[in-house]
Amino acid sequence: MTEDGRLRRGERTRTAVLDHALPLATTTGLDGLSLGRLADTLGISKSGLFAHWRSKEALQLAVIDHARRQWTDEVIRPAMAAAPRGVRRLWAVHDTRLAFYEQGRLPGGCFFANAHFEFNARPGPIRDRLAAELADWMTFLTGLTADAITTGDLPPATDPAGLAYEIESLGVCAVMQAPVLGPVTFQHARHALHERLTALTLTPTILPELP
Amino acid sequence: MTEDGRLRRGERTRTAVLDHALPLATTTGLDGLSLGRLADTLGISKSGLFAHWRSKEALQLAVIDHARRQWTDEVIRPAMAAAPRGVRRLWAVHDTRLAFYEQGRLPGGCFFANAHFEFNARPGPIRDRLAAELADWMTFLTGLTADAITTGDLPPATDPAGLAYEIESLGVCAVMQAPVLGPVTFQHARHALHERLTALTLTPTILPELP
DNA sequence: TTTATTTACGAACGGTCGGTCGTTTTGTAG
DNA sequence: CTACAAAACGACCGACCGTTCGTAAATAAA
Repeated sequence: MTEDGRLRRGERTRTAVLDHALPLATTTGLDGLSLGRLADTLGISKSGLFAHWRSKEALQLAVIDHARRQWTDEVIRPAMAAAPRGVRRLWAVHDTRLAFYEQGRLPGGCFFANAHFEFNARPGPIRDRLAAELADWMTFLTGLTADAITTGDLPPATDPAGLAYEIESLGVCAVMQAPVLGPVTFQHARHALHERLTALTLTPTILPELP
Repeated sequence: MTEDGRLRRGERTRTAVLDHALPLATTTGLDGLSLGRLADTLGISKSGLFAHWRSKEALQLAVIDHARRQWTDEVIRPAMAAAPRGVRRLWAVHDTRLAFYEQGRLPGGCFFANAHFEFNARPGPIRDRLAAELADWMTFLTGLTADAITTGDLPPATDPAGLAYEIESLGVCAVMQAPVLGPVTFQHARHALHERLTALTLTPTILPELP
């Protein structure tokens, strides 16, 4: 019996399954994810997956949680560590996010963006979960912006939710266009926010130079 | 024999088929489009579709062309008619685009955005066609921005491709978030570009007041 | 009216999908 | 070694997919 109760052979713990499922779901779509192919990739039988997740939908929800965890570990945490507060922290989040996709950390682009567009017109538990994730993310960005106002980096008249929307839109568009138009989209996304923040900033905040 | 060669019964011309296929493809995904369901919607048999399009892929490509035509008629042309040149034309394109989705002209959001995210990781003819459409669209937006520099509305130092990217990103993010976060996303998208353009504009260009 | 041709249809094909079940294998305890 | 329970598997199910084909109906030509 392994520490998580069921899976025994080799390295096939629950998290190992999700580690293999996430890139698959990112490339083929969260709904296009085939349990047969996933089982083949893991070298186990398809019915084994049903022993641990009762249905495909339950596994899909678990994949969402897994993606959220990876996003927290590889993007949010490093960005928060890069800058303590204010506008520089806003920039760090934007830049770390772009770097995550620029270096092709996940094949197929952004898991959350893909899943959002896939389920935007399909009500159900998955859509609800994705909606909650998006709301959380926008609240997080808005909070960062509000903090940059508190520190005096941004003018008090700044609309936190509005600026958060701008940051999000630049990032989303970059991961959408990059596979088609190439790395120049990342340059656009970086340059646009850099220009916007330096124009807004009240204090002489030093943002890193852009190449 | 009807004017377009094959389909005869009722209103089932080629364009009628595509008229029904476009909203279906927008909600279920361009690849998730089921020829069986489409045939049922039209009241014809599934095999009839294969008499006019040799394969599903050919029909999908036709749907892309149809969406492009509708986009041209319902967004680009009205926007171009609303303002002759310069920054006001830029604003007209952005605003007309948002209005198109705000009033739910197509269920399921933006056909092109959905299809892009769906095929970003799937090389093939459909991906190539979508890529060409996106490149055309960005070239179009860049041209509008360059014209606004020519008219003297924008400073000569403005990067046309960069500003085009900003406009596009605001629009894409709006159609992505609207089904989840509601109409407030359209307000954000409008307010952000309004603020950006008025800040950039050299001439006293009168953009419409925002509510 | 008879003939020839086009057009739509129903049935069926092979394939993949999510999901279920009985059996065999594996690990552990006595 | 034996006995027992957990766990992994192969086979199978019904549904849906895109696609093909033989045939019947509708049209046009004679």
